[in-house]
Amino acid sequence: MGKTLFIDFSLLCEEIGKTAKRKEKIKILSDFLLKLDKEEIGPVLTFLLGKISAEKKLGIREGGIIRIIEKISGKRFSDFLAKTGDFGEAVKEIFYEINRDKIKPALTIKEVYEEFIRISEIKGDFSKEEKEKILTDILERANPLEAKYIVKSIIGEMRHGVKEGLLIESLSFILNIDKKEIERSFLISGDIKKVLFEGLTRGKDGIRDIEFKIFNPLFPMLAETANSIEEAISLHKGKVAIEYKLDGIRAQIHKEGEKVIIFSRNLENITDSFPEIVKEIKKIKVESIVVEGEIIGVDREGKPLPFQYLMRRAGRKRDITFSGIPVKIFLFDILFLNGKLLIDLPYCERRRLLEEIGREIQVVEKFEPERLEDAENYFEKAISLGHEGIMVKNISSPYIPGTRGKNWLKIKKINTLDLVIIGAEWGYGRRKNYLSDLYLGIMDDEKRKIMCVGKTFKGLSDEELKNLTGRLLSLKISQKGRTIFVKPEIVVEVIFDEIQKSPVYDSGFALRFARIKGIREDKGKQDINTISDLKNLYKKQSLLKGKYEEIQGSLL
DNA sequence: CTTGACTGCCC
DNA sequence: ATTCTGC
DNA sequence: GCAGAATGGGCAGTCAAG
Repeated sequence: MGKTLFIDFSLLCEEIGKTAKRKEKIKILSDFLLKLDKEEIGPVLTFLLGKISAEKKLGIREGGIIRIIEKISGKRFSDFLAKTGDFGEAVKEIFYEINRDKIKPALTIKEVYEEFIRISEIKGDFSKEEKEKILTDILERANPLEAKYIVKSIIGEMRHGVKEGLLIESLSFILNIDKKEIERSFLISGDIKKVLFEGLTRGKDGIRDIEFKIFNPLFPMLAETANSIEEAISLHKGKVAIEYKLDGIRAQIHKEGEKVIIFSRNLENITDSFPEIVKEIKKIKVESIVVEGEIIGVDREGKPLPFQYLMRRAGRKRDITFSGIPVKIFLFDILFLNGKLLIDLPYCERRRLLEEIGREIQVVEKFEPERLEDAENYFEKAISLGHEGIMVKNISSPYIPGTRGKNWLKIKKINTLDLVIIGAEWGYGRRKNYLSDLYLGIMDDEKRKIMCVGKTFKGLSDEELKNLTGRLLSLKISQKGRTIFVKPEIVVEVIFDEIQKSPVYDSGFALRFARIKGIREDKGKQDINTISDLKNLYKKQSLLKGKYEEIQGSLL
């Protein structure tokens, strides 16, 4: 079996994308899912969620696809991308222009999926050429609509409003069981394909049989941002525990016997990058355990290194331990112990268990404030020690995997600067008709020149961006591809978390998580902040953090 | 051997 | 990662 | 309030081309 055509999948996506109503999407999706053969469920979900690249590393994305499409068609891809504002839609239009609508759709889901697996397995010299050859062959057999969704599945830009949440609701509709039950299976297994497969092939029992298994990661619990410490504490009537928010890599660590696996926030296996942490975890003398913590870089004195430097260590395959960036882990939760899942226990009890097993390994400090003032002092202490901020946790909260909620609140130190817009890029998808991504400039007070400190698309509403587009176009000086450069006149107040050294921007710096707080109509470019302001802030920030330079010497 | 484009993955 | 938007 | 969409900086690795 396995005869579902790729064109039917493409038509499904088109139909789902047409409506914004969840109920309608669910109805359409459910009908389609019910018609699939067993072996098609996995591949269809992979395509539907646009997760091919995440699941099988293809090594082809936007760049390779543009090359292929241009070779097949002889057209300039950027022209069509500018017109449509959507990568897949651009491919579709190009395929119409070269009369690919004459092709009778015959590709099957199974076949396309198998070709993708082949692509993912090619490595080494000439691999790019070979990978692109296979994808070219598939696209040569595709009609415009098929090509659109083949490409969209690869780059993961589906834009049809279907993610895991909608799949869960669809399955709940099909099986007529509570959405919560399916959601739990998903969060505990971390595997949406498995949930849908079990549900569609075995029904309710299939869902209920899904249990947590060690070495299958579950989704990490997430925190919301609180506006103030006061708000965070009063929300839980003072019954909170505070921890430092360390700026590193979130790690979920599974151990059974001598076997240890470290998973990242996105459930990637990152064990090989951190051998010394594996060693640490092995010291815990229990049969089986799952703990969670933050891996940070530290200097000789144990001060936390800026995140940028930790990243020189993470993801590294060679010289892992000789890279000069020692790392440490600080645990903050325990999810599983000796065969028992602990996520339904309240925070305070999990914390107690963690401290018991954590005698030989570092656990992040916990502080229970009696008054607001204590909490505020603790926040200041966190910042002065070079941390990102604090986490305020409800002491009676269970661990709810994969969910962002108020049981965990994060508070970070933020900064603002007045900057000027010096350029902008046309948006994609829902923002295709206006300039969306803004280039931010700062005054170089020595050279009397404006330099770039990065880009942002966040903070303004779509409506405000729409209004801004006209103004920016009237200030246009030049253009390069999808980017325009403008006379520096519009001043914006920009919030950001941290200043980073930048290898790309001409100011030499970039703002981490920059977002616009508002347009300062009352200010002109003569009022914006200067590079000296920025350098002073950077210096202040660096004083609190660990020193990387010293260590670098011993490395090279 | 070096450089640059691209990809994948941290935040 | 953060922010905005439609349901 | 939730799920989804739009898009940031920057690191190492891989491969192709010079």
